[in-house]
Amino acid sequence: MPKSSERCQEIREEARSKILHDSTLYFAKNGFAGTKISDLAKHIGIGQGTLYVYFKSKEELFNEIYTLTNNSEDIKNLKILVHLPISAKKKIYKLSKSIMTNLMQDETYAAKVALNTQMMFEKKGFASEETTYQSELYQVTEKMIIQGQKEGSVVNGMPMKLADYFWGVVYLYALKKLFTTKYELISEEDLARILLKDEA
Amino acid sequence: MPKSSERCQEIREEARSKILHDSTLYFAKNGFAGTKISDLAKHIGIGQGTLYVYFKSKEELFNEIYTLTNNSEDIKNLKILVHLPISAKKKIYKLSKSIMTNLMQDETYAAKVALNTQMMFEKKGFASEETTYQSELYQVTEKMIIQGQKEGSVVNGMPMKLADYFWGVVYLYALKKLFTTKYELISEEDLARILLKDEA
Amino acid sequence: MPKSSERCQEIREEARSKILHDSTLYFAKNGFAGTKISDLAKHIGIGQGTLYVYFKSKEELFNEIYTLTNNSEDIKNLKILVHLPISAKKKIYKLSKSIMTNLMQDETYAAKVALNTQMMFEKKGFASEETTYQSELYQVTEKMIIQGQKEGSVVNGMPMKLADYFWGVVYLYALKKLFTTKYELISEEDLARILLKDEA
Amino acid sequence: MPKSSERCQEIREEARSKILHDSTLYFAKNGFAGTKISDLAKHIGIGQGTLYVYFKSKEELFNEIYTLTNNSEDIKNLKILVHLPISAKKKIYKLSKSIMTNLMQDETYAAKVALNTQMMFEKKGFASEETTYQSELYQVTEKMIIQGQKEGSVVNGMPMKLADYFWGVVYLYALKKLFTTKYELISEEDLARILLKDEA
DNA sequence: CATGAATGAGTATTCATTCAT
DNA sequence: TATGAATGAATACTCATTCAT
Repeated sequence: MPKSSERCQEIREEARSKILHDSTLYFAKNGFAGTKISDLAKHIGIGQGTLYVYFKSKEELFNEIYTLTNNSEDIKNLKILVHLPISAKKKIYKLSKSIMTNLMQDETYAAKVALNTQMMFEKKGFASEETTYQSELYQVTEKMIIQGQKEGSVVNGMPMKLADYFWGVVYLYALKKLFTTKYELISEEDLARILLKDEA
Repeated sequence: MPKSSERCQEIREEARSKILHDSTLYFAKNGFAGTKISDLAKHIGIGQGTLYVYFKSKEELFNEIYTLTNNSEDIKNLKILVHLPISAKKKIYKLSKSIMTNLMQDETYAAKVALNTQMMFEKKGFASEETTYQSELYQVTEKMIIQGQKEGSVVNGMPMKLADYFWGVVYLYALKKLFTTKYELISEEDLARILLKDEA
Repeated sequence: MPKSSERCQEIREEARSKILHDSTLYFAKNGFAGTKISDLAKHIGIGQGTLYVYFKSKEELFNEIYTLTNNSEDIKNLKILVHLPISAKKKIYKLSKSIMTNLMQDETYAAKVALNTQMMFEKKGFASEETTYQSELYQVTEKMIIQGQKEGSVVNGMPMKLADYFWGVVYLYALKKLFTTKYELISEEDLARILLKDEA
Repeated sequence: MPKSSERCQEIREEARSKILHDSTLYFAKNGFAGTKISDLAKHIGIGQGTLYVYFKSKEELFNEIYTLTNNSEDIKNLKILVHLPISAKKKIYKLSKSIMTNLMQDETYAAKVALNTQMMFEKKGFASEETTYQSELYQVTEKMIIQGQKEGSVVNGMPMKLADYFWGVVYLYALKKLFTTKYELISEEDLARILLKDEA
């Protein structure tokens, strides 16, 4: 009697994913307070009520989006990257290439970066403990930097501060991707050069 | 009556200033949509109604704040700076010093920088006309960069793109000033070095 | 097709009955406004949509339930009771016994009593016409009381007021049956004694 | 600068009281689920928003009403009554008189009785512990009954069951007061006679 | 027929703004 | 002028009903 049960579950999962995906961009562009459920639903192309079938509240939807930005493939790939038996310089080039490629091709990636960074600025302590995106991404980057400084390819300075700066710039260009069309993004080489010494 | 009339005006002006000053910080931290009049009034330490004695609406208050960030002393000083008969390198050092000093000492300055940059990202076209902070500041900075490139002290690249990047980093640390306490800001030298070639 | 047609009708009737039966209890406990279709369906053990296969709307379902409480066997039996050639005292004992037995054994009976009485309190005039449960039951009871007063077995007082009081008490214990487990119901003798004079 | 501070508090208290008072009747007549905030506000004669100045939610308002029905003067008076050095018969007459007088004159009193009794029937355990209205009122009444049975003026039976029945009848007439106009209430003598033996 | 996902009209709640004091 | 209580338009959320499968 049920509607085919498996297919049902499938449909639900698809709808849920679509909502999460489309909301990410919308929240990143408009902020939490600036996002009206009615507009969001229209933007996604569903009824207002449908949102509440899948999420208890605007806040739950937002939190889930935030959580997702941390569990994404990107992070996992980065974790793998840091453990590869290659030079820090190569790692940083790969990292920069990966970031800029994603940023160029995928607005949602930009949205995730923007949301994540903004979250680190929020008071309400979503990311209050050091167990979040910040630590994850920043620590992985810090390790690359430390390796690079040993290898002599990375500029001097406190590794964490450099990582912080590096990701700050990524945030900057994520915002540009989201909000402007005027300026082209910087090249992956320019991004990498933030950490790497100029080649003599 | 006539005697106290001036004093009255004075008091009005003071109250108005206080509201503008305190609101700047609050808007920068919470955004326009995220700012409730009730919270804002509490934060300033006045009644909700009082806000409406001085400003017609939330939007008017916000616009006024935005306008003020453009007419501030800082900008004027920068305009003067660009016309001084000194090397671009010195100008850039002075600019960086001025920015970082303000950023360190004055949260409201950070708030102004943040608001201004955010405004450039907004759709609503507050800054759509090229007569705004962006153009002003960016053009002044662009001129310095062009001068510096001629003098050989500034790195290569499109001047406007460099200016854009320079102010992007300033924005980044303005946000850090507003939202975190953890990381120290970068030094004025580090900021200047974004534009300047490393000294051999 | 023609062969299964009957069976089909039969199944339909069964399903319909189950919905009516289970809903009666649910409405009685939660009221019309307090009953959500989603909860009701879950309680019955069917899908929400299924309800609408059998009933046009929540209101139609409710009305049907209300109507059914009037056409039930109980009423018919009571109408027969009043015309039996026995003493009012015996009739009242039989009535009381019938009521209390039903009340004890059948929660749905309690639900019917509760719903009916509540309906008399509603403004919306379901029971506005005097062609309803109230009049039916009350008039039958009134007749018994009048007969009993003639026979000297029933206490003095306005017959309709006594009937009203009698059924009020039944309503009271219907509620207890529906909502509590603590107190035992009164005995059928106690119920009968509301109308009957104490035996000297 | 504040509006006169005391007067302000006063106004708030008055408004709050008015809302509580007027809502009691409305909730008693329509039930919690059947009460719309928009209608309730209209009925009270205030804006919808005003309700939320004084109460966080519909539920909080309802709970407060319920709490108030327990702390009312009536209960306190009854507690005093039970300790007076008079016969149980007199106490029961006084009790009945007090109840019926209130019921006749004050619809809000009827509303309180109705709400309280209904609450005892609710699942959600507002009154789950025996520390509520039920216990309070019922225990006081039980004591009178026990005293009366010793004195020989009160009918036989489990005292708590009798108290339960007595208040059930009060509930019944509270409902009549709230919802009908047809039948006059029973007299205070009739109410007292529920507990008292017929005088020989 | 039976289902439960989707929907929007309806309801609860918030918040910028007004206004009497 | 300064206030905060009052307000309703705007916004979040719910729920009876529909409909594709």
